[in-house]
Amino acid sequence: MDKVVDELELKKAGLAKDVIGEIAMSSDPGKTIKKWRALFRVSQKELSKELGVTSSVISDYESGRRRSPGILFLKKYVEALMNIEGRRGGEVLKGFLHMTESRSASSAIADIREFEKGVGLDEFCRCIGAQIIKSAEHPDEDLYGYTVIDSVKAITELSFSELSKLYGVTTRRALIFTNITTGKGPMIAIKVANLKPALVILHNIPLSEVSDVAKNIAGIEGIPLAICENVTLEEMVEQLKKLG
Amino acid sequence: MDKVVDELELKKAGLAKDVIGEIAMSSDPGKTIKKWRALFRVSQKELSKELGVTSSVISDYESGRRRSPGILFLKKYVEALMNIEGRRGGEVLKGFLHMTESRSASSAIADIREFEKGVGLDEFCRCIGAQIIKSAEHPDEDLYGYTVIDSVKAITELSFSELSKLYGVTTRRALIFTNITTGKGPMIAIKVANLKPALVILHNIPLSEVSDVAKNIAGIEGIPLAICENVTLEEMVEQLKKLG
DNA sequence: TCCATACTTCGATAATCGTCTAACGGATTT
DNA sequence: AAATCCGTTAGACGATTATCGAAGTATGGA
Repeated sequence: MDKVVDELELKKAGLAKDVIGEIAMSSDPGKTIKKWRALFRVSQKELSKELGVTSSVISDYESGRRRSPGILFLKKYVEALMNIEGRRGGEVLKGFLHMTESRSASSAIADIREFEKGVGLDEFCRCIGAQIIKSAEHPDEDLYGYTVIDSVKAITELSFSELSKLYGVTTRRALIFTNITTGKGPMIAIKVANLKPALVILHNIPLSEVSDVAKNIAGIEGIPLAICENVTLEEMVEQLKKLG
Repeated sequence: MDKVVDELELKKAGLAKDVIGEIAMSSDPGKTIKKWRALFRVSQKELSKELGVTSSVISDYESGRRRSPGILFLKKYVEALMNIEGRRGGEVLKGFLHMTESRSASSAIADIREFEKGVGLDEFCRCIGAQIIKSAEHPDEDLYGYTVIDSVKAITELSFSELSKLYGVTTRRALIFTNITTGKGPMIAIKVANLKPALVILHNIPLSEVSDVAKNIAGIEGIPLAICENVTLEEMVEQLKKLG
């Protein structure tokens, strides 16, 4: 139950991101603000009541008299639209959220997240108890996200061009491969797809089993490599939530 | 050549949307602003020079002393980051833009766009010379975008769940089907996928050829239906650019 | 015509922004 | 150690902008 609510909230936040981004980059932000209010079929008065401001505030933003609404206002604005419409049955909201279903990652991606602030490479490894076996060229550069990949599913399900989905927003991230035997496959995939992650972690493999080919690729490409033993996938994902 | 530049600018604008949306919805906008500057490896000083403000302005936003940056500032902020880094070779920028390649629509979608403001149903039809053959329940409600679909490719390439990709941001849009014979296929697809577009246009088909099944589905589902004759796909796409 | 609803305009006041100045902490140099 | 540089942060002040509230227009019923 909790999880369903969380997913819904995540989707709503995702929609809000898109809306605010569109407003910000619009050539006429006021018109775009108005557009979204109209799409949710909410009146200025109803909205202003929900926001705790006068309706003239809404009007001023929509007319362009106030040219640069702050992000705190916009956040409240979009959330108020979704809340009002949601209370009335949420038909419009459902229409938007329905689309995001198909956006969900391929099942080969077990987890993917962006950090709000940079996380040090050492801090990242410490968090999940990973041990670095091939160190970085620039150990001081921060990470800004991670992707956990089931390497078997990735091979069977992802097309070559789809490999770039492993990169979320930024390439300065850790790629964590699970369900591996020697780590050779994932490192070859990284090489042929010309990916340059900031860190590669091989999950649940003893040091003695790590393929020499994997180590060599890491060395040549200058990609730091680490292994993470004696931690289940679930535990690791849980730990990673604490970062960033 | 022009087209390449346009596509690049579109991608950059898309990235800017994502960045601004992430900043706006972040629990700590200052940290997120800082994160993006760090990702582009630009100093406060360099950035402030590009923006024509003092570096303390940047500092204030990042520290959170100024809690709600306006969209005009954020737009300039993100564009400045991309410009500075782009001038230095744009390695980071290329990394981000590379990912957006795979986001491009399936080849079944010939064109897709969102309007910045609502467009009346009649205005839309007039723009491309379409003739309404099944009128709307609510003719006064505006459209907020359109999708042009090659119906043959849609059937061969799109999976059932992917049909929702036809809907861009909003469902209050026109779906324009090209490469059709009677319009029966597209309307059945709409019915089984439970889509409710605000308008369906059948491209390049005479009224006498329109299938009765198509008309009936439109009637039962309450979807306005129109046909668009004697206009090439290219001309239509060109005309549609003038809207919204 | 009157009334209700939805939205717009605009002046007075409160809040925020942008600049300048000064200071801080960490590196590097002397 | 002291001096210096660099990127960043904090205080104070005038300039700008946001908010409210009241009065206005526009539209569409009873």
